[in-house]
Formats: sequence, C-alpha cells, structure tokens
Amino acid sequence: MAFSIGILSRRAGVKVPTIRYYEQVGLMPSPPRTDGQQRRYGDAEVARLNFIRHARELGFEVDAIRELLAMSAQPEESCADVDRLARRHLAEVEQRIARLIALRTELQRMVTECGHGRVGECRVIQVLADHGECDHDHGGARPGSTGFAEA
Amino acid sequence: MAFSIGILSRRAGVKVPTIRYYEQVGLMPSPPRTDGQQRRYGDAEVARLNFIRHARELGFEVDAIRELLAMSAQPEESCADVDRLARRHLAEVEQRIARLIALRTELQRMVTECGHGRVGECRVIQVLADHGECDHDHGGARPGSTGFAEA
DNA sequence: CCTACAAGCTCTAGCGACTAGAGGATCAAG
DNA sequence: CTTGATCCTCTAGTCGCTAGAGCTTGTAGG
Repeated sequence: MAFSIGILSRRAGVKVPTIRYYEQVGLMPSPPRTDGQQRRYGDAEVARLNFIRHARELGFEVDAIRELLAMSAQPEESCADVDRLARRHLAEVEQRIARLIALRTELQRMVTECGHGRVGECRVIQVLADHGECDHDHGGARPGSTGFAEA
Repeated sequence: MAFSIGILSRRAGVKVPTIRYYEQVGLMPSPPRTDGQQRRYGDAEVARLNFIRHARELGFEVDAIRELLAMSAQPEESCADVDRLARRHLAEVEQRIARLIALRTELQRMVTECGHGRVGECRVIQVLADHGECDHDHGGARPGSTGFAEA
C-alpha cells in the first residue's frame, strides 16, 4: 500500500527531484517516513501529483496550482473562483500567442528577404541593426515580456 | 562625444543595470572609464545596444545574439550562418505557437464546459484531476517544455 | 570654491521551476 | 551478508534580468 518516491515518480510521470521540490514549495504534503527517513506514499498522492502535472502541462503556475488544489478540496463551494483562475490563464495564453505571432511575422519577413549573399547586405542583420526597418512595435509590452519560454 | 551609462540607457532604451549585465556576459564591451571608474560610451555603443535590444525583442537568446554580433562584424562573409540562426529561431517560435494553441484549445474547452455550479462538478477541476478527460497529448514534449514564458 | 544630490560604482541575492551533482545512508533481493 | 539500486540532504546552477545595500563620483547652482 505504501510505496517509495521512485514508484510515485513512475506512476505519476514526475521526476523524483521534482516531487521533492513540490514538497518543498508546499504543493505536495510531507509524507510519513520509514525508520530510515525514506518517504512513503499512497494512492492519494498519485492522484494529487497527476493533478499537479496536468495543471503544469497546461501552463498554470505553481501559485495558481496551489489555489486550484485548495479549491478542489472544497467540493461544496461555488466553482466561480476556479472558473476565474482558468479564464485568466486562458487570457494570458492568448496574449502570448498574439505576441509570438507578431514575432513570427517579422522573423518570416526577415528570412524571406535575405538574399543569401554577404553579411553586409543581409536583411536579417539590417533589420536587427535598425529598428526603423520594421513595422511592428513589438517592444511595447512590459519590460522583459517578450513572450518566450523556458525550453 | 563620450557619455555616461545613464545617457546610453536613455538613447538605446535599455535599463542601466541591464547594460552592466550585458557587459558582464560579453554582449557589450568594457568601455573606457573616467578617473573615478565611471563608464564612458560613444555612438557605436548606442548602435550595438539597439541591435541587442531589437534581437531580444525578437526573442533571440543571449548566446544567439553573441553569434549575430560576431557575424555582423564580418560583412564580407556569406550570410548563410545568419540565415540559419534566424530560421532555427523562427522554427522554435512556430513550435511554441503550435504548443500554445493546443493549450488554448483545451483551456477553452475546460472553461466553456464549466457549468458554474459547485467545485465538485466543475469541469475544470475534473479535467485537471483526470488526464484521460482530455484528447491532447500535451505532455509529450521534452520535460519542462510547456511553452510558457517569463512574463 | 563648495556643497548638494543625482547618478554612478560593486557586490550580493532573488525571481520561477526546476535540474545536476556530491557524498553518504538505506532497502530489498539473492 | 553482500551488492547495488534507490534513497537522503544539501548546495549550486540554469536564464535574463531586477532589486537593494552601501559607498563614491560628477556636475550644476550659489
């Protein structure tokens, strides 16, 4: 019935160090330990970890997941808050998509205009060197929000 | 002719600590200093910093920008490498867009199916809890590559 | 010339969500 | 009882900055 962190890792598809990290940041509980201080888990933890993994795959931040977990523990409450959280996240994803599409457009323009000659005449370099060469105002968002990812 | 880091900051639209950071990681040169160790810049640095800023806005990583800068200093060379770098980056942006669109689809499905009742019947929570509820295989990429951004 | 004070300097630490590695303990099978 | 896979804690690194402490310098006004 009680199993190790390695087994939990395989059952939920989350790496062992990541599970320990989740415990550290309060997403996963501190489980009971063996006499030798090794963690022992049950099926409830597999379910919880699957929930966390799926939410992460959908791009929810750890803070948001903490809230979602707290809410899902109150099944009699209204799900308005859950809904709000999900909608806010959806809106963020949509913003990110819009931003990336603008970047894609400009990158496409850059590479299609490159005449494959020398660096001195390269459109890619020219556009980068001279902001005036591009239509978009892609530097308009908050500083550091270029819409780029960790991977 | 020679101006301070604050002036450079305003002319290029890059914050002062960020300029110092770029110097540290080798994107910007170590400029000459006054007797009191303050950095002095010229117009060449404004141009270089604009190049860097624009490349960052387009989502190029610092390593890629270092390469782009090195290439742009060799105007007689073929721009094939420049082209390759830009195309690779474009491909990454396209992958990210595809991934985010898949996420958006699923998030939309979740929120539209939510009946605004209790948490216990909430579609959002149900989908998160049970991976089988969703069509997509959005957990298939390399670990940690959910396509999410820093902002 | 002197005094404010804005702006510069270096250094360290923090963000988010992990990942990697050291160095050692424990568990389960044979 | 031994082997070796797995577990433990701890620290540090990733990326591209950002924030703050605590001190020094440059410059403009009086």
